[in-house]
Amino acid sequence: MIAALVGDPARANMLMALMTGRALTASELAVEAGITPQTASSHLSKLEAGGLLEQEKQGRHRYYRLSDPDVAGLLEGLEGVAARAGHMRVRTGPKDPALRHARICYDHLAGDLGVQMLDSMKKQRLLRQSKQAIELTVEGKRFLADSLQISAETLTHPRRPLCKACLDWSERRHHLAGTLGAAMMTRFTELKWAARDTTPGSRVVNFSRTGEKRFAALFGDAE
Amino acid sequence: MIAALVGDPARANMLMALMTGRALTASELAVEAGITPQTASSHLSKLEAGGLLEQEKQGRHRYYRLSDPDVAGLLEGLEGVAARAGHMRVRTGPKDPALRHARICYDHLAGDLGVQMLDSMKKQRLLRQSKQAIELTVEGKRFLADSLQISAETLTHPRRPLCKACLDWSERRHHLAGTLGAAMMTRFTELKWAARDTTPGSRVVNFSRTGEKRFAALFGDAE
DNA sequence: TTCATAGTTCGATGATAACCGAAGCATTCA
DNA sequence: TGAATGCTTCGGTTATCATCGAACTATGAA
Repeated sequence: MIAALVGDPARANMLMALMTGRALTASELAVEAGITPQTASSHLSKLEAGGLLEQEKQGRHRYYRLSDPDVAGLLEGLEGVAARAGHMRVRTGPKDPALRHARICYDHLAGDLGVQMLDSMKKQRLLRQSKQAIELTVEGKRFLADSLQISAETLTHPRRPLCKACLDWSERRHHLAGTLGAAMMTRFTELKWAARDTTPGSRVVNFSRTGEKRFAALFGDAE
Repeated sequence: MIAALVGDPARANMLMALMTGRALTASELAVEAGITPQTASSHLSKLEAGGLLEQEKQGRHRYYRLSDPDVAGLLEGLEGVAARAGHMRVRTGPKDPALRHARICYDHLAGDLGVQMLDSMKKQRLLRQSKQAIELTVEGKRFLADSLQISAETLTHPRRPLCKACLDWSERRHHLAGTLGAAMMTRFTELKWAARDTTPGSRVVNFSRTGEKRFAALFGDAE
């Protein structure tokens, strides 16, 4: 059973350490999980047999990575439900500072900057949040058109909402999802403000010097 | 830890029984899981404490249901990964015939009819599938415009693919997801061919008499 | 070769938790 | 009332499995 594999705390810690998308060696993972190499070895072979991990031998090292983006999605979903139920994990979120700062969550911006963006947009009255639902204000529409050349009208989708609050893995607060969240992220990359990290499987988003400046001008906390 | 809750076989069986969206009593769930009522009671309180289930008292019965559509989504995702890794579950898919026949998977059609539709569309060369990816052919575009008044051009989305193969929970074969899958499902409801079941939380899709006939005319296996 | 490092396998131990029988509440019906 | 049903709580038993020490294999370096 897959869920049972993820259920063990030691294994869960290993999987979380791999959520960065990077591959880690068996001993690194043992340290992450706080267990001896023997125990780690046993866990890793189980996870591999379960299809959650794949292995790459290199010299005397064995690198493990999540076998599939779907697995990462599953883990993030699991975290989401856990957080909502008040079951905060002991180790909350990624340690990699780059990943905490800005990363992709499905197709929109997450991490420190993602949370900051939603906060700022609410403060500027571009968005209005009531409980779960978020709606775009008239000022918000104008802002998007003027500052980012995004026309809100083109973002309607039969099922997917325009705006949605998505619980941030590292920050434990909401960031902006929905078609608008996705559209803004694509705009940032088009404008060359930001780019997804090139290492395959990585979810890190790197902002350029000027990109971060422009972003801060729009969504900086000193508003 | 949430995953550990789902990891236990007895609890997993209960959760799967609740995937229909209907609420079941504690003793019904005990039978589903093949355990005594005492044990079931213990499991159920754990699941409730974990936020996966919610309870409704009614007379001397206690009805349990999945607390959230997200939970159902999580379970379906878990099943998907398990199936891909060759870890077929003992109890595969729903027993409810209506649910096997046609249901909602996120926002598109799943179940017997969903699988049948994708098969037929490939047979008619409306879609071409190579491994994971599915693409719409020229004939496919014409077909959608002529028969369902769907313009493929309007369905482009920055991140979400037009067509995507989604592993069917009950059938263990692919059905059509992506923006096209979603658009077709909305069209079916608009045309009053089908409607989601009215009981809250249910994922069953009911086809009308004429709806099923029209559907079969387009995607029937006798082609 | 020899030594060191990375990782695995084996065996024993210990803790967790699933399980059920028995008894106890609570609700409904007669 | 009392009896029946649905469900929970309690206690004790049992099995599973995570854990680690020790010994073993494999790769790389001296």
